[in-house]
Amino acid sequence: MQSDSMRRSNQERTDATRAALVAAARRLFTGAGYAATGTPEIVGAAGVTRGALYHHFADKQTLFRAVVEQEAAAVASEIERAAPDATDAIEALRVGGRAYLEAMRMPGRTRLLLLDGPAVLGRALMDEIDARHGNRALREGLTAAMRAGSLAKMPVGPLTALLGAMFDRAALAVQQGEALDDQLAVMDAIVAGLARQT
Amino acid sequence: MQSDSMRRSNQERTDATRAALVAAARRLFTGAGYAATGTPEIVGAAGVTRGALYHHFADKQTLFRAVVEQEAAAVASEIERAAPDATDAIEALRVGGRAYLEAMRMPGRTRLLLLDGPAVLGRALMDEIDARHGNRALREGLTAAMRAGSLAKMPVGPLTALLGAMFDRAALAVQQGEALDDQLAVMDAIVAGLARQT
DNA sequence: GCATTTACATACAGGCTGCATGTAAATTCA
DNA sequence: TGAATTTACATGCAGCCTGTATGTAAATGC
Repeated sequence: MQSDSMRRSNQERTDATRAALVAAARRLFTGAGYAATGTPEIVGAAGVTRGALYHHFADKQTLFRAVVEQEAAAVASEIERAAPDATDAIEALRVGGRAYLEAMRMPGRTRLLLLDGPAVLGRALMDEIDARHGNRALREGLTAAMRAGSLAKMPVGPLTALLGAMFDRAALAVQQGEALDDQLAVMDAIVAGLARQT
Repeated sequence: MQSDSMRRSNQERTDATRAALVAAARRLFTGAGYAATGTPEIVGAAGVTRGALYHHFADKQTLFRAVVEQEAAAVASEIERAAPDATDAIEALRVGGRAYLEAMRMPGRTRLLLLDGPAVLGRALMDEIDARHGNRALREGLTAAMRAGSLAKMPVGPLTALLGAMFDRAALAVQQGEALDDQLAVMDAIVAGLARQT
């Protein structure tokens, strides 16, 4: 009878509970920050108990990691949607950079990914996450530009990290009320400087 | 009698207790991080009680702020000691940058100033602290270079923030085992690129 | 159809933060 | 110079939070 409405496989239950927890945690972490958000509040918002949380996640930090991972993937997807991979390499960097700053305007994202993330998970883990999502496009763009000869040759790893750090800082500045275009103008000047010394 | 050894003015007592607390907190915060360090541990290392801590500081966060302030001032002083203000502007930037990276090798400083600081105190407060200590020399150097015509003209505020972010990220990379000179090489290329487009 | 595993709910222990209260020493003031 | 007041702490308490241990019902494997 109600086997359709009541009966749920373990896989479905797990997926639903985990999704509810991550969604609630995302809302609270982006709103108040990691330290100010307690697990009782999270499970309350998700409509489950703390038992469910600690069954699916090792600890609060692991749940946070899942949220960061999801949000980093979302940012990367927004960038790729806006990036026309057809244009020339330098232009692609500019377009991708703007798309990144736009994506980071989503409330709380800078706090989650740029402040709490590194402090809670550490730089090494954030680097690994970034390499899979955020900075991946940047790295590929830089490699392509260098191969095309439109960018001076230098170690790609450090360059990606340093340019990525500038974009992060620009996103934080925009968050604090600075004009997005002012940040982009300086960024463009720096990239142009690198392009000039082929 | 023992009025010399026992008798202490309130000013002296306050100074001694505050200094002991800040010193102990600095050691523990740089070693284990802000979240993993409890106030009982801090006061134990300082040889006082929690009552003394909460008499002199509003809360744990305010004590942390005092530590950050002290450490930022120490970094700035190390840079100024190494910076020969006589040389030309671009060269001063290079020398100052290297001095910054060297100063940030002190164990735990990157964690305190670049990870925990922004997360605990927020970017706005860290910006204000940086403006008084760390980034002040950088800003002045950039302004001088632009006035001397050896650097393309652009808004100094954003440029300082973005270049400062790159230096911070380089310091973190060095902390993670990357070669200091590799980071400096990329930084130099970027500064050189800016210098070229006068 | 039974044994085992999974997905939770509930209860508990330990630790930590901030505050309230108490006390002795230092400072102020008459 | 002696009393009143303020300062510099020490101690104890209340509330909250995290992680874990234990119990239970549903799902899965055999």
